Amino acid sequence: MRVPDIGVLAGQLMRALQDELFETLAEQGHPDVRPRHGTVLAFLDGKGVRATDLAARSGQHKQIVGTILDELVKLGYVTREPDPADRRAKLVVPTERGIDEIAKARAILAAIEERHERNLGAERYAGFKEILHQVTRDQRAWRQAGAGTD
Amino acid sequence: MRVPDIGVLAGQLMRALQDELFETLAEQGHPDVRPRHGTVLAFLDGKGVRATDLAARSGQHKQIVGTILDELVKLGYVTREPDPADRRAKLVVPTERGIDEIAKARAILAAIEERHERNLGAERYAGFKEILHQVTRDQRAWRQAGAGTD
DNA sequence: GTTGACAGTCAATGATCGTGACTAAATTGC
DNA sequence: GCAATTTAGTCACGATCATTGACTGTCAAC
Repeated sequence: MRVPDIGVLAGQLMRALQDELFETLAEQGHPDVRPRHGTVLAFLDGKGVRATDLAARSGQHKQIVGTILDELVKLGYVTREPDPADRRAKLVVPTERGIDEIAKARAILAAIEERHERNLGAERYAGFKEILHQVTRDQRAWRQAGAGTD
Repeated sequence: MRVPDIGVLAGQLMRALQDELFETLAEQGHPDVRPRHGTVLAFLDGKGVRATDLAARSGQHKQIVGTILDELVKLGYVTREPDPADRRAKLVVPTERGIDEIAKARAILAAIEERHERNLGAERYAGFKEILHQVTRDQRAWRQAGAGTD
């Protein structure tokens, strides 16, 4: 078969990573988190983050983040605390369970990356990840760069 | 912000590539093809391919491929011809319009990759893509490799 | 205190994916 | 030939995910 293009590769890779992450997470006591939850949980910290920040960081619409947070609250992963600095806003704070999930998810991802490091050599993998980061940044900049030409 | 993990990067990259590809495609006369159509169109050839083959190659379930083909037929991108070798099967053959779409999509992707080549240097980009291919293959092999450990 | 901007929510729709059951044709074995 | 099994494709259903527009309450600037 012809070598797949970068888009197909990125899609297949993401899908395969998701499969391993959420299946392993389920085995480790978090069977009810789904991929979309991860896009929000990944950006939490102990101090609390505003929902709008989460939307901006994850690149999702704030409506989606809202429903994701509803589910996470229901599942006991986060709570919504009032923001003392702004009565409109609410701070999203992870619970014990949420903190556990975040830690486990990071550990699983780290283990996956370690596996690829072993397969490729630490140096090659580090170089790969750096370029992946850069290509992603460049590609995401496309819209700002040349999209006005419509 | 912390360096994103490989999963977040893969997802962001895929999404950004998709945005550019389908927006450009829309400008070039194909406003009604959506990402899921691409996963099937990418695997067509002039001689005709059976739907089951498309499902296997694209990694999608045959039911999904079926509905995608329904849409593509309706949009005038492919036709279903009877397979002379097997009366159960139907060969999916691209129309003129389908061939045009495939060519344009490949050209757009090639242009994107060329842009990244220019940014990174041809050699680094080639190395990157090769490793991306390998990592994707390894990651997709995870299920077969160690999934029985449940 | 009125105006405009922002945080978050409600509501509705469309797009996408996954599973099980089904029909028809090919293949195998007798 | 003819029954049993496999394979190609479809039908039907439900779950998940993303996009859009409108709305309430609060902040900030004047």
